Amino acid sequence: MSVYTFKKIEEKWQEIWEQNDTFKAHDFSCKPKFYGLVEFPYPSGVGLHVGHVRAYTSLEVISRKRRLEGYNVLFPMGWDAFGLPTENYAIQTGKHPRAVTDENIKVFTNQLKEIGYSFDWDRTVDTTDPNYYRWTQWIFLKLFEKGLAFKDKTYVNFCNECKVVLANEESQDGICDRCGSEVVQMEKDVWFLKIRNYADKLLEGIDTVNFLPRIKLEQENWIGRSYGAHVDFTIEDSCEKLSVFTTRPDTLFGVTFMVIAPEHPLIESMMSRITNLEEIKNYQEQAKKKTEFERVQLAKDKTGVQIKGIEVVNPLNNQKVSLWIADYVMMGYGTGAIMAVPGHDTRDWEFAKKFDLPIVEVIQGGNVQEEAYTDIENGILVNSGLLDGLNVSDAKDNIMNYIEEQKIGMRTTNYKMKDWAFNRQRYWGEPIPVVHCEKCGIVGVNEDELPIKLPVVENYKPTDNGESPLASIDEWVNTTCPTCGGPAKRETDTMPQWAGSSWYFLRYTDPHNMNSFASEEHLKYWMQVDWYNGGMEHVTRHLIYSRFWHRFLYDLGVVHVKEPYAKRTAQGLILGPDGEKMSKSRGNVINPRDIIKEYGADTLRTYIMFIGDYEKPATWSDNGVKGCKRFLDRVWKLQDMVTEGQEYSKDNEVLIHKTIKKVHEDYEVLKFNTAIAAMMTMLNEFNSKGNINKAEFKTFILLLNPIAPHMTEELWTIMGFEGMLNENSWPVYEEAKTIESVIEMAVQINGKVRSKITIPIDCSQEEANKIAMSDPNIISHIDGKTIVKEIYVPGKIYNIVVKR
RNA sequence: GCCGGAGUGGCGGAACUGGCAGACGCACAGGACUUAAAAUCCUGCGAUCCUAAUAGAUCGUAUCGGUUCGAUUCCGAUCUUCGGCACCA
Repeated sequence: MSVYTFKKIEEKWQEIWEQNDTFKAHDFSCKPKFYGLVEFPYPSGVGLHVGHVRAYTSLEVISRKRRLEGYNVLFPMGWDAFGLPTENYAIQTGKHPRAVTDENIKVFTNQLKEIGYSFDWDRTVDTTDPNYYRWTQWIFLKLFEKGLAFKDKTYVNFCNECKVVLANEESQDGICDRCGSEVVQMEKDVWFLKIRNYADKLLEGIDTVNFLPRIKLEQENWIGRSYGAHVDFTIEDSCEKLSVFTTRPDTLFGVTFMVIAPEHPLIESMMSRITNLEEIKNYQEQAKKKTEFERVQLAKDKTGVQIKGIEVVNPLNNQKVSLWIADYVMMGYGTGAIMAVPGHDTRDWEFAKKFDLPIVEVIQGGNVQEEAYTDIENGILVNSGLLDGLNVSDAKDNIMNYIEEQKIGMRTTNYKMKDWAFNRQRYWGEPIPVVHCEKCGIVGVNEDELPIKLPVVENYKPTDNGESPLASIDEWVNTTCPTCGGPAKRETDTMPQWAGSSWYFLRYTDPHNMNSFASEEHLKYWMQVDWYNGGMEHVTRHLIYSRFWHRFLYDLGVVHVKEPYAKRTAQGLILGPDGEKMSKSRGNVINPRDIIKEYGADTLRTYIMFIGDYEKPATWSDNGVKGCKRFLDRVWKLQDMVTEGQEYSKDNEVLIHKTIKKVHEDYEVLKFNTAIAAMMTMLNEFNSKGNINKAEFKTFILLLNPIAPHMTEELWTIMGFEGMLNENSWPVYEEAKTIESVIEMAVQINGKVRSKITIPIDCSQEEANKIAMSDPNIISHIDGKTIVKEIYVPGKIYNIVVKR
């Protein structure tokens, strides 16, 4: 009896696979292609964690299965290596970020290889490689040429700790996503990408692909499209207009005041007419000082100030209403101004109550003095002139036609999603490839100048004023304008971390191309990504950003499909043994290396796939790992029981076909836990029957191979099966042979199981009845009662309904 | 507040399309092997009642109610919990 020496076996097969190029993807092979993609990691100093293993093993299993099924598989890996942690670490230790990155990549590579992943290592990409970021910059230039990249002065979220401007989605709750410190508002000239221009395309695209429903939903909510109207209110004694966005134009007759955001330009332009300017300025100051967190989270209590000296006219009924400034209206959404309908909007209602403003009912159904009546289904319009008597949806339609006829407004679509703040004021990122010329303004560099390389410098510490450290490197900054040849300065902002990851999946198709980001032939052969797996946390950022870039490239005509990913799934988090999120400070981090050392990579892989529902969070259990090791030990021992046999034995036939079916189907829907359970059941059956032949064992190890590849390859060799396991094909089942010919059926009396009978699968009701009626327990339950009804579902249940 | 998901043994979790709830694993208990322990193997393992034991009975999938011959599964209400969004006009 041989011993399962996992370490030796794993090293042996990893070497064989590498030497044989076993997992190389073949461009233009005539086999059907499968492109499986997992999110490339940020190679941090702490190395791989078990979360990575869960994220990668799913498509690893699918990829290995696909190869056995005869596919030409592209399953690549790479490094999303620009970013702050590396840079911060470099600053701390005095090492160059390049050196730190290279070291980390080495560590990650070794760790991933130790697990035995079947990546094609010849296609690795590194976002910090100039040959890679050259094309990141190229795509940026295209965006810039098409007017989709622009620089604008706005208030931005600035993190004092990281010294960077944060995108909206990186500073939720007013807290820096990266370091957890508070975010302050700073006025800065920053780069934006007009992702809003793609909002509709991103929404439409999502219906053409197979994303998990919750992923789809989150993206839809994030984009937040809403249909409504712009309505122009006039300002009394002025030719200026105050434009508002509303989704409820049907309530126009209920407007009793107007509110603008503290930053609204109207204050500036109407300054001379405002009689309480000082009060307004004070309020603006206060609003500015508030962090986003205070403004949104704490101050649910409405504040505001009336702008005296200005009145606004409702274009529908010519009524004059007061104008207010309040921070519950955001400059960043719609027009930064609203028409307040306190009768039918909760926020406006609260504001009206607080400042004692009139509340008018225009939709019947509630009591607007008590609370805002926001129902849009049953209400009937009142006090609304031409709309009286209509229901809400008819009223909406009517009034929108009316305001468009009268040219006082128009139908409009609005989005919650903001343009993408696309910049970092740090060293370790892709330089934005434009120059600032006094004569020509902002000019993109010539394509043949790419890549604009990061200068090799000693000092790349961030500055406090939000300027990039690149700004102080004169010899790098000073250049000439590509248009006029005059003196110009380079842009010193770098790109955010999300840039490189927005197109990496395209580079994998043709990673060494020096003439384009990937050749047309390669793209046509490999794209779309057939299956993309990654974390839920990337749904509203990476996933949206990369879809945006890809769609842009499609519009440019350089990629041929609209959507990059045909299918997207997501794994659940792995929690520490204490049920809490793993973190250094909690000391509950499980290092995959330790598991590999003690139990082997195959056990690690098996356990992580067995731990629970793939899409839900799972708590780590050391005992669970041991259980999986035991399972593999028992599989290993099975070899001693194997007898000759070219075909499945009659005894095991149904079991095998049933298990093939179960495993085959469960792998495809990421139900690895039940697939493994089915294999455990099969193993238990073999053991209790005490017999398994070669044909059966062959099938068994083929099924297990995607999960535990090293051990199964070794067993294949030991058994003397032909060639190597990876050169063989996936087992098939026959549907007819997955069904037992004799089954045990429950017999119920009034829906309660009273007995079980053993009958042939195609047993008729009469025969079943005969057998059931000879059962003493059934007889005793029927005794003295009349049978009212009998339900017989062949193969499932036999229920007898009785009455006294 | 809004939008989604989830509540099943001591634990992780299974259960087709409404058809035997608890597969599989862990933990635990008993036994075998051992000088002993570990490892391994075998047996048991939702609760309560009844029985010498077998057999059997009642309850049981967050709570309450409904539909049905039959409900973890469908419907209504409630509670808890996790995730996302959040003064989005």
